[in-house]
Amino acid sequence: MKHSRQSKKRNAIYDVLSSAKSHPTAEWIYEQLKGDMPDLSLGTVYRNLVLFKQEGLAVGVATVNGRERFDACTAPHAHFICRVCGNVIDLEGIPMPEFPRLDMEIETSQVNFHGICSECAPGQRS
Amino acid sequence: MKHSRQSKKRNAIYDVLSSAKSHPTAEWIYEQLKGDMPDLSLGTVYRNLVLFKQEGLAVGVATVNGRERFDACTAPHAHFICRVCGNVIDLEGIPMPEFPRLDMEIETSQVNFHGICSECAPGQRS
DNA sequence: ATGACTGCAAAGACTTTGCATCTTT
DNA sequence: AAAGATGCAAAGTCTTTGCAGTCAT
Repeated sequence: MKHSRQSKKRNAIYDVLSSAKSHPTAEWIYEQLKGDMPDLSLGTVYRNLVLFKQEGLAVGVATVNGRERFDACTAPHAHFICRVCGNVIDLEGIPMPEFPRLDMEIETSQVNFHGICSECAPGQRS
Repeated sequence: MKHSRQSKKRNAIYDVLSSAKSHPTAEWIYEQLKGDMPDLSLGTVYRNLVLFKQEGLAVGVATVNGRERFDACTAPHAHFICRVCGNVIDLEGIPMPEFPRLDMEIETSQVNFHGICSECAPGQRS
């Protein structure tokens, strides 16, 4: 089993992810960093996101319009996903279901509500 | 607004989807029908799945390894998703959370447990 | 030094779409 | 006939990967 190292890029990617409240895509993380690190490549962002998931530093909370959305907050919590703008919003105070006793080995749980956010709701934006 | 018609292919696609217990991918549905309908095209399956979702006849329950998984059972219910084989399994008797009162308009909810199914458990990987 | 990390670009995988033709209404 | 549905293949997106060079330990 290989041991992962520190690197400037890796740390920067994690910092952007963990300080984002947007449950970003790989591309979004890349865009945030590109200014400071012109030689960063999108492939590196993807590779590190895979690594973070393997190491338990991040999770994929949903796939919205074909793009995976990541979260460095791995504590299980519910999300709201707007089907119009695609925003993924943390919901506080929603109790997560207990893990039922099953033949399967449950590792994580996911609770997502889908709908239209207040910005996108009809009649809200004059 | 356009009115959708009946067609042999459309009905067949829906029949396969609604009688499947596997929460199939578009490709899987296509494979099931290809024998009987050699001229069916994968694009048609995709187009109809989009339509079914718009009409509320189907939902996408999850995206597993980059492939969307569909379900004609639109009543909200929980799923278990195996991270090894990718199978999506209906869970009975898991209470779905109530829709919280939010600024957002909630339309549907989704509860997914992730882990390793009993078939894949012996040969775990990390 | 060794093995991990990265940029770059190509390849892969899944899904959507344009256009001509066939079907349904 | 009009409007929708389909086949086919090309195009579009998102993601992964091979390789050679670079960096961390």
